Amino acid sequence: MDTIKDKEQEELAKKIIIPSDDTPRLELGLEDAVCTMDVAYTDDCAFVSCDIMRGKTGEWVNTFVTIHPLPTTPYTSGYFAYYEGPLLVECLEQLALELKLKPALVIVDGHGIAHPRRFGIASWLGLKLNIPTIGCAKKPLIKYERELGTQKGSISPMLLEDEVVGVALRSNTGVKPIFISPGHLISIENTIHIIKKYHGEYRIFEPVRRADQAVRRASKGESGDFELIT
DNA sequence: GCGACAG
DNA sequence: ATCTTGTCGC
Repeated sequence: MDTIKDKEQEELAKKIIIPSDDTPRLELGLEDAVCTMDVAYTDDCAFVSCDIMRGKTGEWVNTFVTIHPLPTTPYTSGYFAYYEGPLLVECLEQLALELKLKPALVIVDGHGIAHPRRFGIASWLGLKLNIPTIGCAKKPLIKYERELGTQKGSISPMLLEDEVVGVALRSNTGVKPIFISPGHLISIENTIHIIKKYHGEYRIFEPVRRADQAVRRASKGESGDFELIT
């Protein structure tokens, strides 16, 4: 527990904007980049990946990987953004500078508002950069309705004070669910729609799998379907 | 008190 | 997150 950071998260959470489900969905054109990010760590540095796909079609464009110093703040559950958030920002700033990349939407490996203080790393990043973000995690941080349908596509709400802040999604028949929630500037409905649309055939959201494999291989000095930015 | 705890 | 081989199943 960290009362100082708790207060900060609670204050910043007030600035988060989550449109209601009946508002129009995010319009993603052919030129709009949907970025999915992940990080891998070695003993002396961090590798950050930014997988890019065309918003309209979901077609994979490229996956970039940048290298950074290790975080100075230790990882603590509930305060993940303080640890990994700055790395995501550094990577995006570098790609903006060198590739003129401007994400229309960023999806991160972690939570959005489905967080004890409604301020997971996706919300932190969205507020910091003022862009729509979504959190896509493998484990829940708050309670959710356990009676989840066993079929692919089934969802059950993640609640916080009787309010739906995200959903547990059975991303494939017979597998454990994944947990998705909006981070900033996107509705719950739109979040579910986008994740389902681009999900793929495995438990883990396909773009996250690509981003994960890219940083994993890059951190081992291996090559793959990614471009290392130095 | 004990265990669990995004990545 | 990371340290790590083979093995069971679709």
